This record gives sequence, C-alpha cells and structure tokens, in this order.
Amino acid sequence: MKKITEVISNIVKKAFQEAGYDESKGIVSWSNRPDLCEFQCNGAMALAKEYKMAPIKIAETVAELLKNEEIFEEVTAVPPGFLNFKISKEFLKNAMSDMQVNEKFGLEAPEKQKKIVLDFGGPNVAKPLHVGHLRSAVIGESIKRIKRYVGHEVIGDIHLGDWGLQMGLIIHELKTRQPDLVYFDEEFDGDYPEEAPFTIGELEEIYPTASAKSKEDEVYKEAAMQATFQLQSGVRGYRKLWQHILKVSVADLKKNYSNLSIEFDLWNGESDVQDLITEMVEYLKKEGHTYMSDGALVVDVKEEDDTKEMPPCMILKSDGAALYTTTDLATIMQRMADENPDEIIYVVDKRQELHFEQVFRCARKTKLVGPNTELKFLGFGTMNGKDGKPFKTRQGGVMRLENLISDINEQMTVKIADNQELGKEEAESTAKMIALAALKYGDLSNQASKDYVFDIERFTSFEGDTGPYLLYTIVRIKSILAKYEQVGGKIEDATIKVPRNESEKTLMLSLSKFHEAIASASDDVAPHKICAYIYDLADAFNHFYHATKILSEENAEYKEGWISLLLLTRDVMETCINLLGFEAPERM
RNA sequence: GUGUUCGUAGCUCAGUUGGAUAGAGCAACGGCCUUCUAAGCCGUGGGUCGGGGGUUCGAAUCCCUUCGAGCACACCA
Repeated sequence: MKKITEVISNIVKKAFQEAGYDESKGIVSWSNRPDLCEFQCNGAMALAKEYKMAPIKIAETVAELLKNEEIFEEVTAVPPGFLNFKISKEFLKNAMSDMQVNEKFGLEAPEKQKKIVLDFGGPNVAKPLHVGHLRSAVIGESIKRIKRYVGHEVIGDIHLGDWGLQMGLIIHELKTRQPDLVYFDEEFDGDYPEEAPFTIGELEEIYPTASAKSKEDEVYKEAAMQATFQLQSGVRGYRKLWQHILKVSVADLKKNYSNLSIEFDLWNGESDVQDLITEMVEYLKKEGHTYMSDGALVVDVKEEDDTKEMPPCMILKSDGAALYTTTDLATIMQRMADENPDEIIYVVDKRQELHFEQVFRCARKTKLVGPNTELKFLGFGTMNGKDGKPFKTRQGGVMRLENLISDINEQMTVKIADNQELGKEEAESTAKMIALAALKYGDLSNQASKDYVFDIERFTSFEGDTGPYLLYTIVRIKSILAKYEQVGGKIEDATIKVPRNESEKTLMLSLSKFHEAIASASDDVAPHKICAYIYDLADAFNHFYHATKILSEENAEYKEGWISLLLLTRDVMETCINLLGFEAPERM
C-alpha cells in the first residue's frame, strides 16, 4: 500500500495535467489546518507566476475537475489559492481494511534493500556502563529495528573498546596485587586455568584504581604501558589474562544491555582489527597516500571547498604506534571485506564528528571504501541534567547506568503499588516495562543530534507526552478487547466499518499516517518521528475513546466495527513502540 | 582565533518541498467519573520564533549581518 498522501497526490496531479498545468505541482500534504480540511495542495500558488494567472483561478479549475472523484468527500478552492480536501469515509474504511489484512499494514518494501552495518554501543571493556553509553545504545537499537522493519538487512556491531592502555593498566595492577599468579610466570608453559582470577565487581574496582595511580605515579604508568606493549606483542600469559578480562566483562555487558532490550549481532572490538593494521598501513603507503608530518604518518584529507581547517588524518604516531583513527580505518576495511555493506552508520557522540569526517574522507580517498558504500555519521547530543550541564550523580560523579536503571525501576514500583489488582510478581515486571518505556521514550522523543535534558521526574510521569502515557493508552485498548472477549465477542471476526463520527474518522486518518511516519523515520534516521506519530495516534484514540461508548453500544454492527478499529490501533501502536525498543504490559 | 551546531510560551520540546490563525506536554486556572482504566478528556490564559536587514505574492523555515550559548580543532579515545 502506498502512502495515503501519495495516492491522493497522484489523483490531483492528473487533474493538474488535465487542466494544462505542470503536474509536478499537484503534491498533496497533510493539512496544517485540520479545522478546514484533511489534506491540502499548495501547487496553484506556485504556478501563478509561470502561467500568469490568479492562483485562485488555477485552484478553481483543478477543483472542478476533482469534484467527481470518489475518493473525495469535499474539494474546495480557497483564496489565495489553496486546494482543500476531505476524503470519503468509504475510501478511508477501505484503507483501514487494507492495513488490517496486509503484512506490516501494507508498508511498501524499499526500492532497494540495503545491507547496513550499524555501529553503536561502543562500551569499554572492564569499565562499568555509565549514562554516556545510554544514548548510543537506545538510539542505535531503535534505528536497527526501524531499518529492519522497513526491509533492510542490518548488522548491529557493538564495537568494543578492548585494546590499548586500559588493558595494560588492569594487567599491571593485577600483577602488583597478585605477583604470584601463573600468568606472570614467564617460565610457565602449561595450560592456564579456565576460571578468571577476578570477578566483574573486582574488575570494576581495579580499573579506576589503576587509572588513578597512573596519573600520579610516572613509574607505574610506564609499567602499565609496558604491559600494554607486551599484551599487544603477544606475551602468552598477558593474552590469556586479557581473554579473561574480556570474557568476564562481556558477560556483564550482555546482562546490562539485555535489561535494556538491546542486542548486538556482532561483538567485535578494536582488538579484532589489530592484525589488519600493518597490512593497511602498507597499502596506504604503497598507493602513495601518506607522507610524514612532524614525525607522524598522515594522509591529507583537505578538500577544495572546505571553509574550515581540515587537519590531516593521522595514521601512525611519531613513535610508530597506531591510534584510534588507525583502528577505525582498519575496522572499515574489515567491514568491507566481511560484509561489503551499502551503508555503515555510526551512532556516536556528536563531539566526534570531526574525527569521523577525517576518517570518512580518508577511507574514500584511499579507496578503502568504494563509491557504492555510504558512510553516515549520526552524532547524538549530550545528556544533561536539569541545570543544563552534563548529567551527574548528586555527588557530582559519573552515574552508573545500572544504578540509574534500578532507581527508575524502584520509583516506578512505588508508583504502581496502589494498584492492588497486580500481584507482587506482575507488579515488578510491569514496573520494569514502564520504567524502560519512560527511559527510552524520554530519550528518543528528542532529536538525536541535540543535547537534551534528562529529567527522571518528567519521563516517569504518567501524564503528558511520556512513555507511560503511551503504555496506558495501549493497556486501555487491551482492556476493552479483553472484556469484549469475556462476554463471548469474537475479535477476529470483527471487520472495520465506515466511520460514524468525527473522532472515529480522525483516528482512522491518524492510522493511515503510519506508512509515511515509518518511511520518514527510516529515511531521516530519526526515531523521534515515530515518537511524534505515536503520540498523535494515542491522542486521536483517547479522543475517540471519550466520544464513544463501545462495550455498551447496542447496535452490534457499530460495536463490531469499533472493536476492529481498536484492534488495528493496538497493533499499530505496539508495532511502533517495538520500533522504539520497548513493549506494553497487559494491564497496569 | 578558525570551524560547527543551536537560539521558538515561565520550563521541556515539535514544527513537512517556504504557505492559511506558529503547535504539543509540563506548570497555572476552570470544568467532566452510578457507565469500557480520571495514568484520561474538555476549556482558559500565556509568543516582537534572540536582534536587524534581504529574497518572495508569502519566511520560524532560504541568504547576509549582529548578539548569545554549546561543542570541536593531529601524536587520548
């Protein structure tokens, strides 16, 4: 099924052509004056100059031609030259029926099914997740779901920070604490134990301790760098320790992400491309892209129309070591080799924009990526506290994600506690569902690229434009459907009927907007558009709900039509929140 | 300094290829529960869209300028 505005546009375009005007101006959009009409076309005004005619004359001519179209209930030409439309109830009813019987509500498959690598998450091994990791995960997960739903193939890669100095720090601190561990015995040539010599809790304490020490103690730092070097050059015991760190840490990360309903297809990290770096650097040198600058190996990425200074892209530091640019380029190389995607999307803090601009330019210039692969940087803004400054705990420290989530869960459990109908277990799982909806909707309803104010009070409120409000609306629908079934009604037998009142028609119109809401959210990589849509839909439903007594309706046909409409509304809403990354309980 | 993003109601945010009277939510005030979940609905008040100029029949939207804020500017990631 096409977008409804497309269907109408095609008819209006034909009329423009018939009347002798440029048909491309016959584009119809949703009305911005719902009090006057449902759809509008502004083309006549744009054409006035070209045809040297009063726009209202053009509009009138076209309106006349459209008067008999069955799809319209009303066509009017309004000064200075608007064309206003109301569509027929019959047409709308058929559109609803089509949505009901077709998979994905009749959403058209994309012209080209793309293969997309989505780089999001980006946590560091052995460091606890903190609020800074939340946005990448939440936004990335939603984009993954949206792109998949639309029909693309998406490979989500967490891109772990699992290499470099942080690992050396941990290893060195371990050595300081437990020098007798077999991993530090250079003579040892047997099998290392399978059990890690630490728990995740210890690991999370070791890293900050080591990091603090290295900042004060030069000798300590030197040793940590030495440990890093030994790890990277393949010292057996160090490699084994590193594997332990990775394993323990990844298990914990999986648990945490799973609590947020976030999944990755690939758990690759920086370490996976280390072996590729030499090969890549050789390639870049051989092709003549590189030169030495201040002792470092760089690639120029300036372009003629640059308005700003574009520093060269650094490949190797003056001491010959690789850096994050190198790793990112090698990762691109690896992804091209493994997946050859049409698109690589990075969901990363927007402060890294310049870095990625350099990496992208370098990758293109050096042909690490071909012209058929699009590289997209999706930068997100900072999560701020109510004071407008980056979010901190009350003590001023970095808030651990785990704590943040359990805080919200707790608050939500208290909030729903006065609902005696729910048993303890159900109350707990329901509270978690609502909390997740609050958290994710609070984030996703803002444009990703902007900074936003993280206000737990507001997000967890059950009133207004919040996740909990959406869930409440869905639960309301489910409740009615359940009661209908209880008295012997058969939901699956119900069919949509022609709308009987304004609020019902408005609800149907809102439902018919589904296809373009999804399409634009996908095209623009903008989950907030789905938020806006679903809020609008919930609003339309609640109006309808208040205007219409459904279960007490005596006319069986009316009632059946409404039940069917409720079913469709529920399905569309649940599909949408699923694309945002959360779900609704049966009751709350 | 250079570049970049942004500035919309008291607060938090939307705002379609430039279109009609700039929209929501929160907060404030006034209504609506013997009837499907009042976590809802209806209504009222609240705006020189940072300022100034320009393009256009028409600008929150495009261009210029100015003020203000955030962020980034090669050997950390």
